[in-house]
Amino acid sequence: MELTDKQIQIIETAERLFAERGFDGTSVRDIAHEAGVNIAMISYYFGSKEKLMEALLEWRVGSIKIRVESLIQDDRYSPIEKVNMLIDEHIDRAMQKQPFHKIMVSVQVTNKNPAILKAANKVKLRNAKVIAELIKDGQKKGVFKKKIDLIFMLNTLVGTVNQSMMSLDYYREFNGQMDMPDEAFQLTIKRKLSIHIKTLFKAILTNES
Amino acid sequence: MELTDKQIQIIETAERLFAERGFDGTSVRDIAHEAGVNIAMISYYFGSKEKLMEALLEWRVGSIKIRVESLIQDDRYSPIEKVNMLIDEHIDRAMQKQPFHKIMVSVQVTNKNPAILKAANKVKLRNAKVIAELIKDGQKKGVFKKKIDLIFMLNTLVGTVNQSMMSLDYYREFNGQMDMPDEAFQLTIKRKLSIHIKTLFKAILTNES
Amino acid sequence: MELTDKQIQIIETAERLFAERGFDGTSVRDIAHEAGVNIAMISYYFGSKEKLMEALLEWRVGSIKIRVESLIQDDRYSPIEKVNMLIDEHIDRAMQKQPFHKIMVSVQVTNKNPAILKAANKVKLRNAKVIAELIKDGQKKGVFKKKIDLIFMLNTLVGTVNQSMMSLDYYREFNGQMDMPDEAFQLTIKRKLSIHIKTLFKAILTNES
Amino acid sequence: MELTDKQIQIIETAERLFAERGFDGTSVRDIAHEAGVNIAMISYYFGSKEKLMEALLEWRVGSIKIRVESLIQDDRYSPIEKVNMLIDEHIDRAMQKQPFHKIMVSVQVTNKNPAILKAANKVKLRNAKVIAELIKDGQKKGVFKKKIDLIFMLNTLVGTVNQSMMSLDYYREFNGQMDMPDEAFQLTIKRKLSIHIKTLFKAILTNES
DNA sequence: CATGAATGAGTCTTCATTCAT
DNA sequence: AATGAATGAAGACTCATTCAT
Repeated sequence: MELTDKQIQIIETAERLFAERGFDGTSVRDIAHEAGVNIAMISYYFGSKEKLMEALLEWRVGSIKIRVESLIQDDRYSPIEKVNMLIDEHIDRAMQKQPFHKIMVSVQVTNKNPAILKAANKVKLRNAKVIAELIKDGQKKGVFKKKIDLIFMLNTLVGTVNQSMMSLDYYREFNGQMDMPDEAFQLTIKRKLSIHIKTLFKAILTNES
Repeated sequence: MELTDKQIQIIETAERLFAERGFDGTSVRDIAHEAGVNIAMISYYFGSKEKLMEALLEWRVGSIKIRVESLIQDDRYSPIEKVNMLIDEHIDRAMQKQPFHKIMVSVQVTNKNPAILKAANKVKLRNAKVIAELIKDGQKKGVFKKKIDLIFMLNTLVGTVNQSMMSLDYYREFNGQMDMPDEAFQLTIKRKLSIHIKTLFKAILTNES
Repeated sequence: MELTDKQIQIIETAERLFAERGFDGTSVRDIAHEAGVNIAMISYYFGSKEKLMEALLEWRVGSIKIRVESLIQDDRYSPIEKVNMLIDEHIDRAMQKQPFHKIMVSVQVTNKNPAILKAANKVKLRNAKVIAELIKDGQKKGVFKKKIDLIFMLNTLVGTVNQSMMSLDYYREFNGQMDMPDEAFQLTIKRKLSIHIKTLFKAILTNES
Repeated sequence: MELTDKQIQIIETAERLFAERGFDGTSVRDIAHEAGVNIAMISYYFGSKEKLMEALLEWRVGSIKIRVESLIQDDRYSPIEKVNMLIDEHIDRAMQKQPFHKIMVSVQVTNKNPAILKAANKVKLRNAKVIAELIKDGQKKGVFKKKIDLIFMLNTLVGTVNQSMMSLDYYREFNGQMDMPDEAFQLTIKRKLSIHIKTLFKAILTNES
């Protein structure tokens, strides 16, 4: 599906507002107003508010899949290196596209719309399958444990990152870093998160005791 | 704040519906109807829909704090045992009160209402401080690492549990356990989650290499 | 179903406007405005615009059925007298409740809403059955023909009256009676229509050649 | 006014939809979509939705007038034969062009648009005048009654046919002819209607007692 | 000549809240 | 103390029409 500039403009505005206020908390009036377009354009372009949400998911998701798969298939890295890259990749993406990831959380917690939930699950399933391959490869090479619960592992990755992302302000306040510039703070967080999660994954994946 | 039976009835209905459909996706009409009370009662008792949400948070949170603090202060257990008990306590609570925890996620992801977000943060802060004591105690006794990022650790606990809770159906489908009875499935999940997170915490907290 | 004064007020306004402008040509805004009530009241009282239409039909129809049946069962009149009374009864009703009868025509010509059409047909069917009894009685007594197509007969009654009602202005203009007072004109029409249709029915029902 | 193929295509689609759903119940979008033309074409070709309706009336009416007048002026038939032919002609036309006749009923019942109503009345007036000549001729020849109300007579013709046309399904159900093929059913109806109305007209027009 | 894009006004309905009782 | 009736505001969406291309 090809998207015009105006459609992308609408989608990006919707993404921000859906993340900030939730789907039901955002009116098409608000979206249209902030995107600088006529209210009728949302229905005109996307059919409905729900279809707009679906278009938004598809648009963001479409760009993700290619990067993950190509990263996995690269033969220059060891399984453990690949896992680490995956972690960094996910953290980067989550921090950079915070609104989108917040929406993904919303979609899952409020499983009101089956179509949207299904779309979200499809993405998760595809990613899970790709990573399952990576795990198997590591197990075959003897560097990973034999018993690994893939879903829990991914839940820890996604859950920890999401939880951290959702409580950035809280973290700042708790550590007294209210004065640190945004960019510097985000860099710090990303670095710390990376180390933290890699430590966790090492414990889950490898036999080191 | 004293709550009458009817007020609790309303709050419990609201909790379920807010979790299922989100705050904005739930109408006062729905709550009143499902709680079997008059529509005007919500405003009459709580002032407004938002105030009802605040009352709901306060009500659930009030019962939590006592249990956590008393558990920590118990001298019969070692720091590592206490941490493990804390993990199980949290998993149990999250699985048992899923609606409430879903609401907590919603509140954090959609930081629309400052008053509500503030209330949620207060709880987190109090818990964090109590657990910080526990960590310090473990460090003093030499069983815990010196460098521990408390918030990330809690983010992993809360995030992993939430993410797992929000994707129970997905997990079921992925593992082909659609036919397992609900109760048995929940027990399995809780047990697996417990082992998983304890493994993670051991890696974060202790020096075992 | 009991109707409050305000509900009747709304229904009567709706009846007039639906007759004047058609169902789709009438907005709930218009109805509410002309009835002097809040816009939301239509949905509040009747659920929707369509339900309002159904309520309107039921309300008007409810008062009709009793009169027709009791008239038929009266033993003091001969079949031919009863038929004549039925004709006058119908003409009177149609002229007095013109808006309602116009709506009935609209409903039948634009069979968009199955529920409403069904309701209208139910009325017609019930009337047809009652009159069928009357015809049979006349045939048994030897005053009516043996071969009578009930539906066509009723179509002539209803169709002629409706067509006349719908073109009152045209009739006036054609006969140069633009200056006659409304009331006098209506009386003239009713009298002429009565003679006209009774002549028709005599030809259909009786053997007089 | 010359009409291109595309314009006729639009008009015919509009005719069908106006008949099925009413004028206000039909959107320009629907017409354009079902006619397979661009949405903007209706405004482009006809100026507006109302103008399209006027064009539709003019288009259909134009083809009618010639046939009626020529039939009347034919000297080979007696007045009574001419009346009978007129009845059959009208029945045929009504059954064949049901959509158009339904629209004519709609226009008259919902006299919202004066321009359209006026156009419809012009046709009726012209027909009435032609038939008035026929009646006078019959009266001069002594085969028709002296006192005949032309308008009521025409109202019976048009009203009976319209009412029958609008309730074809009801008639079918009432007489248990749901399984009869459409074409056969229409033929039966036309034949019965013809006999029915000719009986009526004989009673109105001639002295046979 | 024809049309895709765009729009302001309008549609019906639902919302949370208030108020008289 | 409790509630049924009522409402203004806002909800998402569709409308007929216009205009630049």
